[in-house]
Amino acid sequence: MEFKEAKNKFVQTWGALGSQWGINKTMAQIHALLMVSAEPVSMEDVMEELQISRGNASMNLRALMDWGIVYKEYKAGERREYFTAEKDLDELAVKISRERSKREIKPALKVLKEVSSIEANQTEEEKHFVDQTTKLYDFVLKADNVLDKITEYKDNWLTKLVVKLMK
Amino acid sequence: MEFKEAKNKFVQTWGALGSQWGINKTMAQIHALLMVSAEPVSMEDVMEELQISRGNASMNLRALMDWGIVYKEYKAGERREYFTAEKDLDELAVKISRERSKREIKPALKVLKEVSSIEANQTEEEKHFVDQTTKLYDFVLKADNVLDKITEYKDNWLTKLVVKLMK
DNA sequence: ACAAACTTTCATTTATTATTGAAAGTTTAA
DNA sequence: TTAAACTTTCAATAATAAATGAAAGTTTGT
Repeated sequence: MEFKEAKNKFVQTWGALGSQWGINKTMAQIHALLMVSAEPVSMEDVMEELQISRGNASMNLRALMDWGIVYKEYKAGERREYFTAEKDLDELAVKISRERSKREIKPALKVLKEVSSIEANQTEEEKHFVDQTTKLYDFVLKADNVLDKITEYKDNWLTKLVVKLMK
Repeated sequence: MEFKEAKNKFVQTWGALGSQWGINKTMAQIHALLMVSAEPVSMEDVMEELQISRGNASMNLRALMDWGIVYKEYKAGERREYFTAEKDLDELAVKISRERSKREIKPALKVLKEVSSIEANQTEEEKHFVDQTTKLYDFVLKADNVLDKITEYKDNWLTKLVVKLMK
């Protein structure tokens, strides 16, 4: 396999993976492209390499910056904006996990707390509902806290976690 | 908030969460419904409660069974099939994580290995590509192994993990 | 203040994904 | 073996999500 082919395969695969994880394909592809680019990349470059429209490139680059995993860069004496991806994988994992927690887990927790707090009356049905949603609340809360804890380490948390787990 | 409202809110929220995680809405809603049902639920019940067609119910119940998080049950003397969800949350987490690893992480690893193995020639560009995809491969492999390790505990892995992390 | 160089927005179009429902398939009991 | 009771399949349709591209917006140099 030669370079161009490998690069393309990587971008495609990363894109497909993204859609399975609730991130749109183009956004994931742009991220993949930036990750493996040694040099900052312009919007024109992105459009060219992925064969997408200007609007699409603009919106998805913006979304990536909102996630905090892509940065703008300016080259001296050039008007045009360039982009680079967060390449440190620990940092990347931390940011993604923080963002998903904020966007998805926290709101879900809020609902779980609400619905598990209804006055359970006599019926078995309602008791079971309250019981199950309460357990779910506790579980998700704990999992979210663990994630937070893990990512607090920031540097090499994965390695450190491996070490802890092996002990 | 009264029971019916709470139940509905829970099912809707769980469904929305599902679609953000690459699981389709109906599948997640059915799972939610079964999770909080004290009694086994028939396909008719599912169709009725979620207002969906027979085909849709059938296909998504099948998918949930393929994931190993919903089971068929037979009531003595009845032709009709009933369904229950895995209600143990540790078990649920283990099954979901195993399935996603198998379906998504393993294939991605295969591609990462492939593309990181190209013959990097002279250019900076190609060196950077190989370097970055190799790091990614190592990272994902390690993360996948940690997940595996964690879920081996099976009983209360989350609690045990919390304990380890606090030490 | 102007205009060139560039980016963003958003109504419309296109592509993707999920749902329906009727026909085909299966199982069980008599 | 037949038919009732139920489930599955899948081509057609509907719903949802993403992409386009032209117009509007912004920034910078002169």
